[in-house]
Amino acid sequence: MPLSQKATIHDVAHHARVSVSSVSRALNNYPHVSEALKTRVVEAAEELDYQPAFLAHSLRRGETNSIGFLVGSIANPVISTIYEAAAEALATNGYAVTLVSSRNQADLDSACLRLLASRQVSGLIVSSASESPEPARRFIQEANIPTVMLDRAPVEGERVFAVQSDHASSMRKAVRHLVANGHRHIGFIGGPQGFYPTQQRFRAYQEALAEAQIPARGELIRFAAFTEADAFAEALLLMRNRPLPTALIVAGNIILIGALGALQDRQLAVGRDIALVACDDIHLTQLYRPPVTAIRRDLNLLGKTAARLLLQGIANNGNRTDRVIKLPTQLVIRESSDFLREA
Amino acid sequence: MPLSQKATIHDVAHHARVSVSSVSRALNNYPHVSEALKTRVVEAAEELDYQPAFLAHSLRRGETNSIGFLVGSIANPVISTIYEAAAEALATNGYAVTLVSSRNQADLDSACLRLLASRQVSGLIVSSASESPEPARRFIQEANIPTVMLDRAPVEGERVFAVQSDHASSMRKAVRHLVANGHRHIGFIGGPQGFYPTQQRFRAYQEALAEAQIPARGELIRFAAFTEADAFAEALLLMRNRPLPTALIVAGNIILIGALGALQDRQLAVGRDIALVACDDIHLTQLYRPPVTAIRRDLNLLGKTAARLLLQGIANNGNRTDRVIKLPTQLVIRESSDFLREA
DNA sequence: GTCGCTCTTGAAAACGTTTTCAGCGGCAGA
DNA sequence: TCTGCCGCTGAAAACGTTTTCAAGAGCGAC
Repeated sequence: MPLSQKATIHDVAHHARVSVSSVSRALNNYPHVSEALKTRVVEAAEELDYQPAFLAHSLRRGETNSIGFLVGSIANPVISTIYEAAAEALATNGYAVTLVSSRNQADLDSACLRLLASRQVSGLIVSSASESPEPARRFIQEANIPTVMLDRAPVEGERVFAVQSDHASSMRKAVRHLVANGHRHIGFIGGPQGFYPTQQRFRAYQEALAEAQIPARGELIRFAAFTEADAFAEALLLMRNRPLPTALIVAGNIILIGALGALQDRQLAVGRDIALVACDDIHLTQLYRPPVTAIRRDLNLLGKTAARLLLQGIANNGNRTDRVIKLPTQLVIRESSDFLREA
Repeated sequence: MPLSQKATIHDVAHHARVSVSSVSRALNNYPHVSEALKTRVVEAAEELDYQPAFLAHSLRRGETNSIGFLVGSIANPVISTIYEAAAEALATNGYAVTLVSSRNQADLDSACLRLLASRQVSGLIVSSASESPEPARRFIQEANIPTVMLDRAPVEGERVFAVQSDHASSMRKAVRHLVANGHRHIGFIGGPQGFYPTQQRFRAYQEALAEAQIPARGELIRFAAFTEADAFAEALLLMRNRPLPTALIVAGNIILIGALGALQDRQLAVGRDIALVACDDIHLTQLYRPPVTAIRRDLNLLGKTAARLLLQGIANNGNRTDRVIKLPTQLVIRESSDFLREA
């Protein structure tokens, strides 16, 4: 009997000729409820197609069972893949997730967090990409909401956790790989300088260059905003310098797209004129001709781990085993870089 | 003075020495509130950093100001781009959106809708991709929640709207383009047969073939699930047939990825051995060598329009001007198909 | 002086749950 | 028989708002 108006717990109580409190107890499997009453209530609830009102339930319980997820841009395929994995894990645990995107705008993420907090979310997963993340970080510290920083700098706080990818180790491998193939002029295009993964990758790039005793050429290092157009422009600027770099590392999938466009524009043949290493192993890297060397990571695992950590953080208020988890990455060498530079 | 415990309206009332009802009226800009009282309340609220409790507010108001967004998979870059546009428009109107993905699982979307409805969302945007969408459609009809079907079959219902892309017209153009270049064996790989855009595209494909008086070869038509692996397999199967198709239309970005892999596997040179037309103009189509002819649409507009339609549907309970809006698409011809087939 | 109207404010009801408190009947132990 | 406990149930409080109802004050019109 599907009602047009939703049935409340009072209707069920009336229909089963018991009190509202008994209905609540019966449906929530509380102890001290007689079998007879329970079956009567369950039947009545079924007949009226009773669904507890979420708002009233949450208000009383003080718990929304929903998670706020803040991203820089969900249109980024890496982020959306991670999101899907995390959301699935959260959904199977009874949480719904409200997703908000700061659209990579520097000062918006703090407002987005405030919005999510005002929605009284039970937990937060933060993967925004602000250039200057300080206000957001402060807010997270003060809000006292269980939070997982996803591939971002950890934040001090009782209930704040972090899941990261080990960008550095694969980046060092990538540089060593290029050096071993005879490259000494290795360009680097990153995302914004304040962006955590870019920082990690850039530092590793510098360390590996130093380790190989290759003097860094500052003019071969550029940082782009999160748009293909900007990445394209920065790549063109980078290519103005002489001697030309013989290898290029692009730190991010948007950057890769812009850089590929620029290389095509300059008529530089990837895998022959210039070696290319990307930092996200998206479809493009595998389908491009020649296939592009890339740093791969298990995005599914990343999302699932973030969800698990957050759920733990929500449950065990204090028991913090791992505050920050670092997941492995691996360098997948393909034709774009797998050739010896002619001397 | 940021409190660790959140301030309630009672605290503000006490602090300003007025009643709770006055606080509510003052902060919500109700008429008949004296200036003196108003400023006193505003000051107190500011001092206590008072934020109205979302749950209580919504419970009383009977309005959550949140939108449920159901997708087949947010990892699909087309969907995530549409989502971002829609979510932005909704956010600027004060709505938060909770995103749930049915992960392209046939029977999950109905459950997802039920979940969203139980969260008492103010509106729904539905772009799931079930093979058999009937239960979900019935639910939407009965739920009486303002709903926008996004690039999906319209649903009868007082408060149900639809935004679509005009897949058919560009698909006809694509077939004519191929025919004009001398192709008579044109393969087609779509998504699942129950999937609305695939249906539209397939019908247009058939119509255009008939119009050119080209007999359809059923063995050149295949439908794949929403995975690259399946698209890859279907493409390989398609390529078993003799005579080989000289042109291939792939209806969807996941399909494109699988098909490109299969063509590479078979060592068929796109743009020479075989002409290729894709149905989503993603980065890959532009960066691939040769660039791939594709049907382009304004994803941003699609998302924005869906948001606008939904907001209208929520506001004017009855005034339904346009029930279904169809947005244009355009065929972008690139090297993958822009050559004459040798006779 | 009384009526009626408007402006302003507070008390209390309402939203739909969960949880606390209290009461009742039965039953074991003294 | 009385006391105390336990199992079960209902009444009512509570969650934090918004909205309704009522009432006091001020004031002009009769």
